[in-house]
Amino acid sequence: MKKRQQPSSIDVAHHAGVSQSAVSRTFSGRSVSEETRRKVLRAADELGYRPNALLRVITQQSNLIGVVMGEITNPFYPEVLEAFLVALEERGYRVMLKHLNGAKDADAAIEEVLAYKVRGIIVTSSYLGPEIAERCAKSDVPVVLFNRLIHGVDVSAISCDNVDAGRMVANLFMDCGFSRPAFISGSLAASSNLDRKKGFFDRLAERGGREPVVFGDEHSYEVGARAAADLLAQPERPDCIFCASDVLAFGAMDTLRAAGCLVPEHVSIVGFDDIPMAAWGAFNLTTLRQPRRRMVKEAVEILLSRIDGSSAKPVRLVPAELVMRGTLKAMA
Amino acid sequence: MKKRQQPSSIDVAHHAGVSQSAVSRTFSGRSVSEETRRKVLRAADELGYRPNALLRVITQQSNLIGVVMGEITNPFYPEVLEAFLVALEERGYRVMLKHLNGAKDADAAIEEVLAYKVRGIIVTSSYLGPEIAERCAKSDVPVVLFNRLIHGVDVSAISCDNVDAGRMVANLFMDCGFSRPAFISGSLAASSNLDRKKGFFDRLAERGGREPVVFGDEHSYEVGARAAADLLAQPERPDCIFCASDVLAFGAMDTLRAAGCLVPEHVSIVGFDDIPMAAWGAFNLTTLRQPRRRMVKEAVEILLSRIDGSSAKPVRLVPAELVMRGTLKAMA
DNA sequence: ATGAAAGCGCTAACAT
DNA sequence: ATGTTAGCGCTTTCAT
Repeated sequence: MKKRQQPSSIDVAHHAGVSQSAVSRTFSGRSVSEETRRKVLRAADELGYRPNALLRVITQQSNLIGVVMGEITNPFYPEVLEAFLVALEERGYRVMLKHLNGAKDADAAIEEVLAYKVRGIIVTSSYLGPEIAERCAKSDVPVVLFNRLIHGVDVSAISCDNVDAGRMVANLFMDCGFSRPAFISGSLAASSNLDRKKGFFDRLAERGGREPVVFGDEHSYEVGARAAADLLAQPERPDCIFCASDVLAFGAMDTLRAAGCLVPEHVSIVGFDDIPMAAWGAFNLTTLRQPRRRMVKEAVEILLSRIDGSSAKPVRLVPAELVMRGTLKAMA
Repeated sequence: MKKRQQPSSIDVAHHAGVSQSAVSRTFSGRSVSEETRRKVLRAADELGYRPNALLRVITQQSNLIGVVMGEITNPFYPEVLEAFLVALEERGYRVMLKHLNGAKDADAAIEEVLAYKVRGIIVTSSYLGPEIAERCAKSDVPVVLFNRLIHGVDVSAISCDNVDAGRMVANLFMDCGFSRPAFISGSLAASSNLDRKKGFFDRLAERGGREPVVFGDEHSYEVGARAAADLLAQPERPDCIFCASDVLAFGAMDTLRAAGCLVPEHVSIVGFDDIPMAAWGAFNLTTLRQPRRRMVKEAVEILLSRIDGSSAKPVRLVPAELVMRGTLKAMA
């Protein structure tokens, strides 16, 4: 005799000799006599009963949040994911995590998550096309874009002020008196990279700097390494490199150093993100910190306020912070 | 006039002028005339209807898998998490991700996940007490432990063969003729670290080596750095260090190098995990690879076979693989 | 405080 | 092929 099936509240009711509603009330913490509660809990324990949390989706509202995330293995994102999990769980939400492979299945992923009647969605993929954003905007469930701006579409978003950050780096390089800038980029399909590039290039131009050479296409160590190799092959070596992410910078630094090109003596490097590794002795990277705790906090706030009925769809920009470390040659 | 509420299949049925079952059939892909299907899809589109995937938990079985994960920010785990997501989603499951803060709330986390009627659970926290494992064993929903062995409890588990890996390192050190071994450990509350230590110590003893000094208590860069500092303060410096994880090794290496102690000239280092960063130029770390794709694959296989009714609760050990890189001084 | 009964959105079994 | 009906496990009236 095997008792596979999970017991229902009715089973518990019978076992305890009370009504099914008594069981329900006991577990939803409403008025029951101590007597009844005892009987119910005892029966539940004996039967191994556990109320089905998913069914709240029928009578009440779901407490699921969909988190759609690409680039999980870019060290910036585990930090972000953890922060989201903590913040969301703290407030009684549970997360359904959906992995994204580049932009291709983003559309399907959103649909998928919506099918589970999530209460809200957070999308952290940088590679989101406007069609998908459009779908998010149309959806009746609130969506917040993390680190992805889509202009002209009515979606909430939170992002670091990438344009301004790019400008900060340009100013820094000009102030240091550098004259041969380079930019190692992430994918220009992502607004974040485009914006960093834009701020960097524009400010450089404004201040009479030269237009940087640019390499790279994705946030990875390997791409950074290859870009640096390409840079070394140029007729004229750069004296300063702005990398659109810390991982890119690590790859570049390792390649440069292996080639005998000293950082920061021969070339200065500035990264982006300030992932924990940037502070490590092996890199000691000057970088622009994305205030991720704060960004996550605000993303969650926006999402929850939308869930609570607010119809505002704010787009919030938080400033990056320059973190000075050892990869920038002191000014002359 | 706002139309907040999400439409139900009944709404669609009315709108399309068909029965509710026609709607259900259309979306569950069963026999409907082309005519009906068209009408239904059209109505659904107009109303923005989407079948509620959660309700399958009532009539059928849930397709949710709970993934309970600690240490998300230890770079080993994002890789693992991604692999789990891909493998599980590929097979039609969705994942509910629960974050764990050390061991303290592991119990509650499992309970929580169980409340969502997940079909199975994967636990990747190394810090699992036997009581919780006991609860997993008792639960009617299959649980697979990843990288955590609990002896004497009837739970499925998959882990790298840590004892053997420890032995491999001991052999390596002895073969190289080293005589002053050290061990930088992760938390000894985790079976993985205990086992690595055991294999290392035992084999060293068997081959007449000296008992290693040991420092450390958690897989983080900072702990590795501190342990190395402690090691340097010892009257006699070690000539070889086995670090229970790559991040520990990175911290140790940076500290040693900063103190002028050359790796591998003065001291050889072996890490554990083979996370991508271990291959980076800055570290080029000799390490023991945990074959994570394979481990994930097997974990998923075990879980799914249990879901499919198998009552076997296998404990599988997969061998670690030595990856030789530059932090081991060539043998004399 | 408790039980009976209705209903949530869907699938499945039963009719036609 | 389609509509009708009966549940699934719960929460919520509504009585008592």
